[in-house]
Amino acid sequence: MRLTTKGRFAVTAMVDLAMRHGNGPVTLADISARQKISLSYLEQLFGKLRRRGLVNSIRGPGGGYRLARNIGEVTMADIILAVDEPIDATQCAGKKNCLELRECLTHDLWSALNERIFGYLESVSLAEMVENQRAKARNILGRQHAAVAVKRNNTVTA
Amino acid sequence: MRLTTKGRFAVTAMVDLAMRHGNGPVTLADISARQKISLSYLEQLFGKLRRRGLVNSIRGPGGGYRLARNIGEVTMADIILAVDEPIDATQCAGKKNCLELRECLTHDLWSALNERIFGYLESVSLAEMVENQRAKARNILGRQHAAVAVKRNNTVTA
DNA sequence: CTAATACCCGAGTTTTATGCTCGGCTACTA
DNA sequence: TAGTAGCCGAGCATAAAACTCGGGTATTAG
Repeated sequence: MRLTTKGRFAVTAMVDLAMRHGNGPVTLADISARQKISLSYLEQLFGKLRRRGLVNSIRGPGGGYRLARNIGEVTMADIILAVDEPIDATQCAGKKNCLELRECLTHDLWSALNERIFGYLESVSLAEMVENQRAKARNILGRQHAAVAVKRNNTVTA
Repeated sequence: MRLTTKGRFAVTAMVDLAMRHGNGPVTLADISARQKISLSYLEQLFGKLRRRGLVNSIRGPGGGYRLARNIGEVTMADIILAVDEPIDATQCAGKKNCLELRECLTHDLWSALNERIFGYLESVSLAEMVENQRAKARNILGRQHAAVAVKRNNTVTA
């Protein structure tokens, strides 16, 4: 499990897509504008997401991307694995050139950690991300109704 | 929480040190030889570990490094935080320039993941690493007594 | 049928930072 | 007083990550 900004971007884009699920195809240009991610970079990412069967593409005018599965059936792990090649963090992964037994001094630790990370990312679906996001939006909207004073507080603490 | 080979090296070196705890100071040259980590690189790492109070240094001939605390009181998180600067994986960490509310589309996910990772690394102490290592060594030694056939199996699967 | 849209793709380029070296210094002990 | 071993900052090199570019190709609207 590798954790890079590539994976983060992919997740962000997929959540954006998921929030518009059911309203016809979404263009990368739109996602690019909303999430401030370079269009060509998005194209790269979505190429992989498509090849992994996470999204469908519709070409031509009025085209764009659509989720290939139900939002409850796509996990964060799916997305990250799709864009950030396999690679596991143990470095001596199954290779015999761990020096004698020594290299594996820490092997168990990293593979256990790996499992933890993967397990967590696998436990979160797009549906939850969308719901979480909607809840947040409601919250902020509520606060705006309640008091204008909030505007002064720019710092994001959540 | 950042996870790089720097952190891995630091952990490896600290486990090496912990396994010799109580036999006087250990030189970096020794650790370098055993763990195949460049001496100067180790010096850098141990500089940080010392400043964070994880090890004590003794200069001059017969000198070296010693654990500053009990092996049960040093966690993997301590070590990694010592060498891999603070930085948390959320990228928009407390900064207000998350675009509107959008940037935080994924903020919660990463900070939750961060906590998971940290929590795990904090739950593993040097003592456990040493014990795990000793157990493994016993295991392999046992197998060697039992059958020579093991020698043919170079692949490390554990 | 033509033009515009939007996906498709591989080959670059830029940037970053990790991992590591080098050189010289300081404290200590034998 | 010499040799050991830690101390430190500056600098380098390689690699990978992030991103760009310039071409395509399918599709649809007019």
